[in-house]
Amino acid sequence: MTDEASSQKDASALPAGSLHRAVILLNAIAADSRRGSTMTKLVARTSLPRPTIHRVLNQLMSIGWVERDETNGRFNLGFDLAALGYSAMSRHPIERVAHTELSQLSMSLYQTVYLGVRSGLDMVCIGRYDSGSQIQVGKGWVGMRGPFGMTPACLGMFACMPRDEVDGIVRKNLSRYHRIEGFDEAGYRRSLTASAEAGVGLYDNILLDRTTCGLGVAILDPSGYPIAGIGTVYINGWLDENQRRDCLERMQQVAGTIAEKLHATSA
Amino acid sequence: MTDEASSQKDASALPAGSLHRAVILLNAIAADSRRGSTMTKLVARTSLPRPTIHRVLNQLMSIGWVERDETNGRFNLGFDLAALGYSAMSRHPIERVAHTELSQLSMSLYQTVYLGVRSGLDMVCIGRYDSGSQIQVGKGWVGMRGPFGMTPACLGMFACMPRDEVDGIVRKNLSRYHRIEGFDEAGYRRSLTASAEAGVGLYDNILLDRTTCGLGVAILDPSGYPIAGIGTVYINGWLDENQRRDCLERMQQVAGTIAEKLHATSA
DNA sequence: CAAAAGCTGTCCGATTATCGGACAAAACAA
DNA sequence: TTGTTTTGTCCGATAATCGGACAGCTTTTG
Repeated sequence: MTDEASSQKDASALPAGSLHRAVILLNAIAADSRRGSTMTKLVARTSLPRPTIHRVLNQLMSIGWVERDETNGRFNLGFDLAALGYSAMSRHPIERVAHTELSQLSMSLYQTVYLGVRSGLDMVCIGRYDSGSQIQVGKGWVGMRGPFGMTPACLGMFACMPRDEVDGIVRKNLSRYHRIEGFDEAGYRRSLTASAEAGVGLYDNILLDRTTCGLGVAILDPSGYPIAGIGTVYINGWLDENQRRDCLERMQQVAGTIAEKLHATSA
Repeated sequence: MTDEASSQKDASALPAGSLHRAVILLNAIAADSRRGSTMTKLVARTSLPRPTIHRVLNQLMSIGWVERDETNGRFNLGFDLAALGYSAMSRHPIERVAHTELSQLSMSLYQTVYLGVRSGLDMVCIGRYDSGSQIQVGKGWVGMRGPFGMTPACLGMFACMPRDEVDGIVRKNLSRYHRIEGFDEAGYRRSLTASAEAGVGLYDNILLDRTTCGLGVAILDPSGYPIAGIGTVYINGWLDENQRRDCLERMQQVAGTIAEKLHATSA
């Protein structure tokens, strides 16, 4: 009851009007942005009545915020929503500011680097930077949306957030975590604790299939609250303890540089 | 009456519910994305009753789609809308696909190059590529939104659109054009005609203050309909007739390359 | 300083768009 | 063909929206 203090920014804050339904649907569609969503899937994911979904989707299509793939009838986020997003990005130019640094970081680490932000209970990947290496670990893409907390970048942000808030997010998302193949809750909580102590994200013991590890750090606003996360994934055993420490140090340095740039831009 | 045939994608297609108001407001705010909008300005721009605006803005703020600048009380597009935009962009990766080509084009032309798309009756700048040159002509920025038809890129797209559709857009936007300082309607229509004949955008005789000219070409989808426009601006007299033709040729070549890449990506 | 003007926040009854159960059509499978 | 699943539509009850009117607050003006 006290944990609702953290600004919630859910669609649940809205009265049950058309805008409310629209937001829920758009987020649900975004969670499937590469395949597109069938209507039945949206019913399952949102638990809204199907006629309502039908009606609202038609409205959203009429303004170009949602498009329908003619070939398979699936729904996707529309072009006009992307256009609106460009305008919104001009106020929140994290990716643009971070682009150069993260590209260089990726090159120098020989690892794929991700940039992610939090949106409510979701995480959204807003940048992916591939190293020159032939091997690319990880399967994220720009625009990918999923439950917040399941990537190294999220752990990096968690490590810089108040413990209460972390617990609140984890509790609300736990059922979504469990839908992920091979999720190991005990191991996840161990990683959370270890990350909180270290102040950086140590992604490990999370999926039962232990082939990859990850590291994450947060980009902080002037008040010390994380506004974005930088993450990277590597195959188990590729980095020894020293290399891992070195990698984290470099990531934190880059995060600091980006934070400074961001602050300078907005000021 | 027959010209409404072209898919309208306006908010006017919606019933007057909260979603309808929200779309109108978001577009209005986007039109001022660098300064932020005061509430009075939104009243003037949307001609919605102020209490309605107040209510809907509060709703939009509660989901993070709109933010309020604490220092001056102005409204801006919010972070979560940008996050949603990233997901939508993953389905419409024009900018990502075009980035390399347009950067190179800008370098080789020694001119600033813009990439824009149409969203309803608006144009949205989704890319700006500065040359190495010290002189940067033009004042557009990524995310800028304005009436469609007032930039070289728009003229390039107009030149590849059916005459009826062009006329419809121009007619509906004419009052917005006239609000622009120094707009010369007769000169504008001459440019429109010249562009239609040439098949490329020839931006000239548009503003009474004749210090700059512009060139534009369209990026076409497989059916030949423009999905984006490439534009550039230069100071009067910098290019002679031959240089201008050469510039246009290069731009069209780049547009073709981008179109192919886009087609390959979506297929 | 007082008054006026402008901007912003809130209330609440009438209106009206939404809501969603129920039915129908279409696509697909067996 | 028949059974099953997915999608499209109708329409009365309901509930959210709508927006005029009022009030607090800040800035400008005489």
